[in-house]
Amino acid sequence: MSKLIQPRTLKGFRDHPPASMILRERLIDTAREVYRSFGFAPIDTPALEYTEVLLGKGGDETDKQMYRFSDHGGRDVALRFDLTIPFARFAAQHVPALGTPFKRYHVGSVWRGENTQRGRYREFVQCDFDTIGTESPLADVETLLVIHELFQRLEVGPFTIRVNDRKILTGLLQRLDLVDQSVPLLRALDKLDKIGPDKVAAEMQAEAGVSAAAADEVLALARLEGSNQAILEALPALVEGSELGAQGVERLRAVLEGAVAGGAQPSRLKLDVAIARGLDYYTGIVFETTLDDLPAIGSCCSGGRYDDLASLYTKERLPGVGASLGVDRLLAALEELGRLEQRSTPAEVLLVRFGEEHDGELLGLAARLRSAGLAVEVYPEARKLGAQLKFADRRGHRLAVVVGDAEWASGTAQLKDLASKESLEVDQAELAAACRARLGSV
RNA sequence: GUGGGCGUAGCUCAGUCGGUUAGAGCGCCGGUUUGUGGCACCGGAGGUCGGGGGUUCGAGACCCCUCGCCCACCCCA
Repeated sequence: MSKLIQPRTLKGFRDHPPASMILRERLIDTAREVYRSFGFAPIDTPALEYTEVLLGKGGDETDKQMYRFSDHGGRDVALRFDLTIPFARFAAQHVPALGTPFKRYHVGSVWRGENTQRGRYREFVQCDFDTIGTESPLADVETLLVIHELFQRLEVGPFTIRVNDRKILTGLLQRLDLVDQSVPLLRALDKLDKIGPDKVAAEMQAEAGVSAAAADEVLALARLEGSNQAILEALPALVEGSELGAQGVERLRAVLEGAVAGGAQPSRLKLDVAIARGLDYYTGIVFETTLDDLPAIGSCCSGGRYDDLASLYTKERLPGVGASLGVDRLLAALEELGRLEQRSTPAEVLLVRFGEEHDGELLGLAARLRSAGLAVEVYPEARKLGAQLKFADRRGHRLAVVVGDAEWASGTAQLKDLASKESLEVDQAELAAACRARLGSV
């Protein structure tokens, strides 16, 4: 006898049983509905790309984290580590035919060879949406509205979209003549509410080589407090003399006001000047969305504006703005918060089976329920009724339909509500409507 | 990639200074109840103690390596 292969999965790669997958699909379905309702159109791209297409735009870190290898033809290839870079390539190839502005959404797995942690995996699903070919603030506003609507619809509890504009940071650095050190400075600033201002200042001096006084000036941002409005009023002084900085402040003001006018709850939008974001391609507005009850797990939906994303692939300028929903991280957060109702079957209704005599009629009944829009499973064996009801309950079916000799004779069915234990006798002709009423009332 | 913590039944975990056939609760299967589930009672299945090597008369326990999970750094969804 040959030795068994140990069933196992790679670190950071996970299986998804039904109870998990049903939730994932529901979340993704909601994202699709919201994106589509704003006019974003679906696209897909290959998981595998030429390495040269993926390299270079995200910075050294992402390059290191890429799954990269030679294919059978000796080509240097890699698995995508996000959906934005492949979209830039896609846009360079197809936008001439598609026209701009172009709005797309894209649901797919991405891969990063980094260490795993709670809410961090090596394979995870993102739901991206982006608008390219326009610099209109309306596109920025819409991006915020989509996130707002999405998190509202997902019923994740209280959340906060933290918003900033990179131009403000750049403007400040211009005024202080520190533009050359912007990458390490912003990286340090981004850690503000994690490690505190003292450590940020220390890191700025160590990593960016700036003076204590300069670090303190950058941290003047962090001392801004109060309402979005109050911060907006204080910002111009900090970026004085920088055209870019002034633009950033005005843009941010317009976008925040626009989002509120567009229906976003003001309390959900928080101007946070410490948000910088690591991916080097952001040039304008940036944002991160966290759950108020579990901010530590990190951002579940982030993005921003980039004004030259496709420049590696085309001479045509393609500015854009978009964001990415991290499905796996959001689910990890919701699970930890115990906010998920798990169910292991998509079928609301289970039809009990007593024996083979009435199989034809039983299947016919199931077919009628399905054509009425219900998801129906027929139990395949003739086990004891109690066992079948127990099965239905454990599996998560909400209704059981019991039809035995007596019911077949009278053309009726017994409809059981598994949760309330109530049971009622209905005409088979009325069964679908009765199921609907029952399910709708829950 | 760096540093720390942890891996015992499907799940949550006991397991004393190293000592004989490795335990509990929950879950699962069966029965009490061959057309009425969640409760109760009775019974049952299920463990290479993550894996490999070493120390020892003897290892779940001690040492080394390895794999995995968790936490921090880094970075990010």
